[in-house]
Amino acid sequence: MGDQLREFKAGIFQALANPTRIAIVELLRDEGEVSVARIHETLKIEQANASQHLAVLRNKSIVIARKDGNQVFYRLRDKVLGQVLDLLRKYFESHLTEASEMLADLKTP
Amino acid sequence: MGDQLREFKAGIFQALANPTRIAIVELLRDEGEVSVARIHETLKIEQANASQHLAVLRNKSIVIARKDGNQVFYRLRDKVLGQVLDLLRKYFESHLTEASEMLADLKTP
DNA sequence: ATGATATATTCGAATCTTCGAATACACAAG
DNA sequence: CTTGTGTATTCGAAGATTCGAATATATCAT
Repeated sequence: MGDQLREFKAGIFQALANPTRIAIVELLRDEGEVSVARIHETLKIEQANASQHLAVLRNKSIVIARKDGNQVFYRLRDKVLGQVLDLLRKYFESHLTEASEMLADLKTP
Repeated sequence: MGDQLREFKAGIFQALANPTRIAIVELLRDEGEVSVARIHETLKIEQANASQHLAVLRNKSIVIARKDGNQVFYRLRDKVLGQVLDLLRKYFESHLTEASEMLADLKTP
């Protein structure tokens, strides 16, 4: 049971382990319900790519789709995930110095 | 700046997107400071594998190492990450029905 | 110094992820 | 039914991750 819970958590983290998907989740957190068109225009990514990322989030039930005629609107299933992102922002800020070093290291390989 | 923050978050999620690493983080959350030996014995993984996973967590500064003679003791750098795991456990429980369906689907490919 | 113990690193194969390109599907308008 | 618009899926290449095996390093004990 602990194992299954860890698999579950790892799956959620995996789904969030991508900057574009984080941007999607943040957009949904901030705007509520958003169409795919708005998502890929706002984030400046290909439509197909947006759909792929949304599929990942959908498969983990992080996100819920609602069809309205032609378009599909997505929303977060649970605001807990928005809270997780907020926690991480605080974490980032409270270790800002080291965090920015980390980022600098990332950018100079 | 929003971009960098998202990269940072994605990096953290990436590091946590693995059941073994989650088990390590939970062990550190529960026991405080733990040697590598205790980690790989408790989790029943190879010593080298434990070191590899610890390296991933170290590179993201999720974990801090302290050398004491022969051995190395690890601890969580910030309890925020324990809190994130707790949030996800609640999330899991509050959607238990669907979550267990998800797991069942995972197991029957 | 030698050997033993604890931890870390490197390597390679298998597997998974990511993106754009192409294509498919669903619905609406005419 | 045809055309257009919005969304989803499939495919393949490039890159990343994962594991165990082998090896390296560091420290302790003799």
